[in-house]
Amino acid sequence: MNAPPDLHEPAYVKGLNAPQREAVLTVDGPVLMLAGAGTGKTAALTARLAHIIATRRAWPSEILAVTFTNKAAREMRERVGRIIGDAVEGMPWLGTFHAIGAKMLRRHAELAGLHSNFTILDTDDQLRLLKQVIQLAELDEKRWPAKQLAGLIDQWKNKGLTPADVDAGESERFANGRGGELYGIYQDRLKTLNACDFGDLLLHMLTILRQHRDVLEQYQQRFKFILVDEYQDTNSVQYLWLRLLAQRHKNICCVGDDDQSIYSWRGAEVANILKFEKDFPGAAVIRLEQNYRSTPHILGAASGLIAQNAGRLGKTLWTEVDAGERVQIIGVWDGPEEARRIGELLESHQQRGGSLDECAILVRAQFQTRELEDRFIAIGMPYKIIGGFRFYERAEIRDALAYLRLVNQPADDLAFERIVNVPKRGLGDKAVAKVQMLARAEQVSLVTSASRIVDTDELTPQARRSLGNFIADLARWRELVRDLPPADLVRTILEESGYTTVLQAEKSVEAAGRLENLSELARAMEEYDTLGAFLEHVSLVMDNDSAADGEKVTIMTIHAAKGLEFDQVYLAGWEEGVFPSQRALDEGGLKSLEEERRLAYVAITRARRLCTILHAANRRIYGQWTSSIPSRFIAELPAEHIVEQTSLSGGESLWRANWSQSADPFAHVQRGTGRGPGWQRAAGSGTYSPAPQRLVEARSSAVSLGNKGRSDLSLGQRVFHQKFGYGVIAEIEGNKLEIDFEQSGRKRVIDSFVTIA
DNA sequence: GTAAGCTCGGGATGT
DNA sequence: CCGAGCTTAC
Repeated sequence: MNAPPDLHEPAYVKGLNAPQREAVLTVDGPVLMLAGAGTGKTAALTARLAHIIATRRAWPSEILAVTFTNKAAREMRERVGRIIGDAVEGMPWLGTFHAIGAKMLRRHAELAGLHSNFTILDTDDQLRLLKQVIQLAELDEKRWPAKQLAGLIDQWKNKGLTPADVDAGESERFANGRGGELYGIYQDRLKTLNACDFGDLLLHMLTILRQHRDVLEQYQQRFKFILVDEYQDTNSVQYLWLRLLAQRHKNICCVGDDDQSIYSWRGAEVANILKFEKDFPGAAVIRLEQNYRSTPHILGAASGLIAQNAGRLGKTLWTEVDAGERVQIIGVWDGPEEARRIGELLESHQQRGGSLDECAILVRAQFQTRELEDRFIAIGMPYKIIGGFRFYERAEIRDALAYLRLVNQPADDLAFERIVNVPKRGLGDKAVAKVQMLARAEQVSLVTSASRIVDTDELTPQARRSLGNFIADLARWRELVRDLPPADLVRTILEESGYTTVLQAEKSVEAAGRLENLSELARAMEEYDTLGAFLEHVSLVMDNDSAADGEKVTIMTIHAAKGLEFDQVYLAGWEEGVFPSQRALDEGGLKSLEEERRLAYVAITRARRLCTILHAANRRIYGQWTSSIPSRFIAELPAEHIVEQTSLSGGESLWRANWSQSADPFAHVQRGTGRGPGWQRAAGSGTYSPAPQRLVEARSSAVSLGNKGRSDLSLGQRVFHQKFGYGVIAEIEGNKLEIDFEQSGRKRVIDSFVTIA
């Protein structure tokens, strides 16, 4: 299909091939764009957006464009901006599913029982909350771990199930059938906390769209065009969402590649892409198959491999390039040798003047990075590992964010719990338990409860003073929110709370790194005008592009490499049990194996010029030496596209040899002890200075005024208090009592702490 | 409240 | 085998 050259064709279709043009110009009605790896999908996609806008089919604000990752969203915004200019600023509905979900939900929060300033919980908060739920249900946390429940709730939410939709069978999956009940309790707790987890951003919105016709119609009307990237990764809620929203105009364009569906374990349904034509009758299906990335041998190897999968929509990648190396297969003796070989190959690449930035080592599982790291440290090969600990997961960042959240939203109990005693201010378990007890008794937030309790004698004098200071600090910071830019606010808070002081006093490498991370956080906040905007960003955006100083080879998992490309790609550990993984082989059957194969396909197609696959005959797994056979995926690569090599010390004949595994044959191999760049930070220049003494006296807080007291208490009545024993009520002021205790004299306490004697 | 000792598990990850 | 997370002992 060679489109006749149109002299008046707009600039944005110049340089596109025929199918790409078709994908750009077919704007009315549903479109499924099947875009193979490296086929110029993003170019087609952005041109399509430009076309819709240029032909006045819709205003930028009438287009819904969703991606999965923030990175993809950012990229799209940038590239669309390059074509349509500032109009991209008027695209409020370009973003990730979750960002768009959050945006909609803030507008309709009350329909989900929330306020529009709700907090988005991170996984850590979610787990702590679930732990509480499990405890309150009097279940054994050991037997029923919060993590497992979190996983289940996540699955349910991905499927679009609210607690009411969880049937007995599903419920059976946790705590002998109490799964659904606990899910319900968790949702109630979230509501009282005015909080949401990630799944809720989509599920609440789906529920609202289903139950409120007016809201649904409003969005159906607005979104004249819908565009979805990486459609093969959508889960059920996302699918249901899109189907509802697209019902009116039916201008939905989904872009994806069924062969690159590698996230079923996280709820993605390949079926969504496979049944697109059924869901949207009359859909145009456009295939992008011309590859602009890899050599024919790399494409041939990848295509031959993926052809082994059944139930594909089917695409054949081709390229105009005709030169290139075959895919290299290297068999080695063991893991350490594999690392050594890769190191040597990288060194010779460098010697030929190549850059390490063009190289990547892709592994199936994170544990494989260990050996590579050890070796690279030993030979001084610069590397970076992608994944693992992320910025936002670090304790100090989460602490800082908890302070900000609490200032932003006083009802954020999880944030309160996190930092009430961080840095240590003598508010231990007993003090916090009192605050929690009161909060529960009076149905108020922990901050409110805390400010009430400091007006009484419930706590020990120093806990009382300390808590009073903390509450006063919070109130003061809250005053600053309006006047201070968020970056300055966080600096102030970290300083005044004593957080930085404590870290400075601790003269360790870790502490120096933490301080650095915190100033990085403050720096990142410079871009935001309001605290709310920053928190919204941070709860949705989890990535942290650390500055790239100097050339480095990249080590990462195949999953992390999806969407990326490198000149040279090294694929380590292609052995049965590693890749395909043992779990995939044991469970999940053919479906699992096919997903592993797709993963292998993704891995190979990351390479532009050179792809090298390695396998070892022996590998130490969990401290145990095990011999292994080459991955079946190697055998599935067409012979004409590969070349097999034998290493000096090992070789293909060796993996058949049945060696004694009793001794560690490589015990002498030197192994590095380093931990990677993150741990190699220069020692910080922390100077010692004691934490400033807070001298502000606890004062009555405004929050505690106007509380209704209990109606069952009256002057002169005899009551009992856990700590002070028996006494007689001498005065009543709202919910606060003055009591003359028999043992401890006159004290001020809150009524919910006493019982009638 | 911290440090040593013990148990358990060990796929991939983004929002 | 190694690390995380929790318990027990100071």
